[in-house]
Amino acid sequence: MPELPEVETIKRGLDVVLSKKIIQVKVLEKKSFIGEIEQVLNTKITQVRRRGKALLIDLDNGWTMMIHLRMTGQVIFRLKERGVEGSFAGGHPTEDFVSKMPSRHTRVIFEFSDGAVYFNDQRKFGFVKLIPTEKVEEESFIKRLGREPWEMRGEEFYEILQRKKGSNVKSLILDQGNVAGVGNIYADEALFFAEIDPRRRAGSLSKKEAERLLEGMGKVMQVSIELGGSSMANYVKADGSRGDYLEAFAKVFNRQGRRCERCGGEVKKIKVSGRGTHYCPRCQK
DNA sequence: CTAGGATCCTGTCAGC
DNA sequence: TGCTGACAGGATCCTA
Repeated sequence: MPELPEVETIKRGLDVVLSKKIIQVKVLEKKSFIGEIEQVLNTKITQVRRRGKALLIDLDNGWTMMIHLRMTGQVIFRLKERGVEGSFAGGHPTEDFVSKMPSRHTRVIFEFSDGAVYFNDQRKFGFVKLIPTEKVEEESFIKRLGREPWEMRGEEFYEILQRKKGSNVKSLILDQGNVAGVGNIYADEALFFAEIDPRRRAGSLSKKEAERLLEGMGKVMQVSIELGGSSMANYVKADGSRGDYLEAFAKVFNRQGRRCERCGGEVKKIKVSGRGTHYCPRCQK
């Protein structure tokens, strides 16, 4: 369920592994690791990048590890001897953020002399995939990625809406080939920001509405990045309780039955193209 | 080409 | 207490 802000938060958190040498790789679930262990073993991490929801970890031997978290992926870094202290975790928010590693959801482990990175994934939809660094742009998912909202002009987004005028606007912004990084939460939040009904045909949006929606996608994800996405940093609250990051962040997502902060109407939950969709029928037209 | 639905997998929760 | 079905912050493949 991690979206762009979660992946960006992981990217930033992984600064701690730059120039560390991977001295051991353990693949606990075969389908979670596409490549050969030898392509990673005894290499140093030179750079961590992000493209949409894909994390790219460059190694000093010409290979790049692409990590896609899909629905339930997590990246957890632990320093040896220090346990949860001095650690870092991002992705799908669960108790694994703070529990003993490896857990039953751990699929791949990368060990350093002083710690380890755990790739966890409850549902096994995510993966770690090895790609030659110079061929990253040719990888199928990366290749078809659209621009991130803040890299796109309003006119360009409006053209996409016109080109795919038959689809509903929510599915359109969820398609990574149109806009990179938006997932189910930020789609609902951006549509709320722009006061647009998620079921609207893409072709029915005015230029003004297109611009507002583009602005909304950028804003909600930017704010989330500033808050650290859903990561360990905001998972455990000061009093030890488990905080739901969405409680503080979301205006509509998971708020069905509650009052709309903008107009006082009731937030509803419906299905749009098979995805749970939250919106305020009173102010999203 | 588009749009919509099924599918991969595990876990949790509501309802009976 | 089971059991069952629905659903889950994603993307791809298949069908019409």
